[in-house]
Amino acid sequence: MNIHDLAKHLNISIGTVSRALNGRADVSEETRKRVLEAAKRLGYSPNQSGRSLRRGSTGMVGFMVIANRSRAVRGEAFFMTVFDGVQSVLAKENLDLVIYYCGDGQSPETYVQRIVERGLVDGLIVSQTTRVDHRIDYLIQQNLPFIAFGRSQSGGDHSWIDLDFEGVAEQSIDLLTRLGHRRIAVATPAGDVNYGFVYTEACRAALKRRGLELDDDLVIREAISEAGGYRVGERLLAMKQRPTGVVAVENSLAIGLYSKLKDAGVAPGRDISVVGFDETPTFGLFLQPPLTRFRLELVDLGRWLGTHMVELIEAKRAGKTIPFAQKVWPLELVVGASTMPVSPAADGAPEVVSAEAGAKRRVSRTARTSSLLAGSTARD
Amino acid sequence: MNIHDLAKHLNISIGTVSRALNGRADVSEETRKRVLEAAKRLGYSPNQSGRSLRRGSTGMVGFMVIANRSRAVRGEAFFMTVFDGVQSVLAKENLDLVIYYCGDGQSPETYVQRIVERGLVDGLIVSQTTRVDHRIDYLIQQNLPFIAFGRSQSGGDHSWIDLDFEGVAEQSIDLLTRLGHRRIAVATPAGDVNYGFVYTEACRAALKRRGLELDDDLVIREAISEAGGYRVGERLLAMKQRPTGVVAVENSLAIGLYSKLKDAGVAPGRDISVVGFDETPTFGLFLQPPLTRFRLELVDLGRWLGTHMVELIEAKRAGKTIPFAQKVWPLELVVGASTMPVSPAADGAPEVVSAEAGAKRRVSRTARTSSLLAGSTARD
DNA sequence: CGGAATTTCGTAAACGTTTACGAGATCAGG
DNA sequence: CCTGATCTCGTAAACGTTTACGAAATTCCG
Repeated sequence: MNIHDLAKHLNISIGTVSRALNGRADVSEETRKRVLEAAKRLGYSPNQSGRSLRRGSTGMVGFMVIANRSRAVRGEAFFMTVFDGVQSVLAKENLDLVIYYCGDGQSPETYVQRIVERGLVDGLIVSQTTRVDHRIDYLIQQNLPFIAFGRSQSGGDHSWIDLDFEGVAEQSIDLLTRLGHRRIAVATPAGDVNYGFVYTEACRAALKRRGLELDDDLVIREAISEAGGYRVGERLLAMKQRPTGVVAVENSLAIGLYSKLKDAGVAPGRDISVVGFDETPTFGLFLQPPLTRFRLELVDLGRWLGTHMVELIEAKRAGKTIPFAQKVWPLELVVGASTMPVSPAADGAPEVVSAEAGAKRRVSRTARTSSLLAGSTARD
Repeated sequence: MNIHDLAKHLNISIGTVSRALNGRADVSEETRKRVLEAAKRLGYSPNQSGRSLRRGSTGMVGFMVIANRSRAVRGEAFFMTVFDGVQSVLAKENLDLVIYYCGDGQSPETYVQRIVERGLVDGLIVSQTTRVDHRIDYLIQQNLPFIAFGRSQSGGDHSWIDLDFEGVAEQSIDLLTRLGHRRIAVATPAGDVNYGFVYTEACRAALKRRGLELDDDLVIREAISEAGGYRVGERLLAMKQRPTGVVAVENSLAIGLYSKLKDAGVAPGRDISVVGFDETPTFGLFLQPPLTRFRLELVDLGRWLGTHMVELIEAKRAGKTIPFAQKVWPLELVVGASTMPVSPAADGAPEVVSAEAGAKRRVSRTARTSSLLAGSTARD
């Protein structure tokens, strides 16, 4: 079933069929109706290969996620929620979102290269950026509309969006130091994941602003998983001089950490203060005591990606040049009961402290709310 | 940069270039080397639109996931792990895996229709099947190689793979009834997700085999999320005649359930026995007491999908017809401490029972191990 | 050395679209 | 009725490949 069949069936030329389907002006209203009706009835829609060959564009936007860094980087519904936001915007522009999944065996660089060279997409979103990320250099050079989800030290000017790790660090350290904590550990992903370093350095700077140092042995790098969080707990508890507070930059780290602490009879909040992440909405629910954590609106973030991607693609189509966008995405601090005033005997000896103090719920935001997008969309 | 440019640059014809790149025999070893070298140096790879237009096949396999059922049905780590397996097999056959994400606003039926009509893929995997699933009828009719991930009542003969919910039900009920439980609740997804019904009916049958009935009010259908699991707990505890055991067919359900139970001061295992799922490897780690649960090898499952998809595609290419495959995937029971002998006063009054009894670790399997695939691949 | 067999390559058609161009039909206005 | 404008449509080229076909060059073998 192709355009010739349809044309023959209607006794008109393929040119007219094409024009009718593509909504061009020079076709009578009557024939257009006939064509549309017949197309629907016979289940015809234009072959994508033929169309994009002729048009020179595919109408597809790629979103690349990486396997070995994926279960790593964030768990569960994180990306799917972002997809939702991207999709909702692209659909309005007749663009399709396709997800390219770079498997364990494949190199992200050659994977992105294949996608581009073979002309699979009109635009690409690359996630899970590393500090040096050759994908970015390559994409700049190729002049393909793209957005990096995550910052990187690579490449020149380009569009990116990233979470406000500096804001998170500042607020975390602010909260803990106000509660009297001075020896604070930082749990961060192992491997060359850019935000791990961003976050660590931001914590260091926040501490320095308060006259404190971040000892190197307090930077704990572990695989991003519940198991990794568990090991963070082990390393924490094994320290001669145990920290009184710890900040963890990812969901599963905090969960695994909780697990180890409880196994060891160390109560989060009472014995050691924990600040965590809650990038997917329903996750922190079950942790007891409730985790002090940062949450964010991932659907809106996805919408931002989609909106800017459309801008980039349309600009290129029109031959215009528009400024790249760089966006730092705000997170919201939700104070739970896992952060408490430091115990007087701050050497880590378990000592009971009022379990209620400091648990009054507070909320603040790491950055000004995005002006581009509508208000938050609470999920589930 | 297209094949003409490359040919001109090498002073040979485009036919030769194409043959060289596609590994055909009728090209001298020397020119092949020259072509490959030049292609790599100039960053040329064949345009996919042109290639698939001519070939009539795209070399892509689609994997469709659905938004509103996705966060619902299973988390992201679930699918990503499956992708890994599929990908690893497809890559060997020079096939690409692309993930189509059907967003919240889109209908899965029209989405799959578009994918097929526009000729985007050589084969398609559809997941999250419903009881009546028009996608399946449509795909059968279209004669496109496809596999359903999940059973359905729709459609005639076709290939599918599904988890062994019957085995899970049988083993769960067996375990609980051996421990003396007679009043057992079933927590299952709300909505028309096929496996919810399969599982419920399998539980009902397993109970019947032991002379027990499954009361309708003991079938608790809730959204598949931690919040849903929490509501399961609420409904459970609100019952006049509280069940002594509960089986939950999904990860997050068990997690939310635990949360509610603990909030209410009801100890899993001691006060109520819980059997859960652990479809993603690292999840159950942190639950205390350790959850009695079913686990499975998702990468291997993905490999099975990939392998069979390759068979289907190659058969179609060769014009042959091969039998469809139907596969029930085994799960492994891991007995934790959340299942205990029923308390003598089985009316739900919290009563202390030996916390160690019944906690000896056992492992068994719901079905014979797949003969097709190699042994398990433990994942962090 | 001559013919056949083999190796290597160029030519051109085909895949299914979109669109520039131009032609016929219709219409308005004088 | 004539001219020009407008509306509607058909024709054909082009997008970048792959591949059937045949031709030229080389090798083989008696």
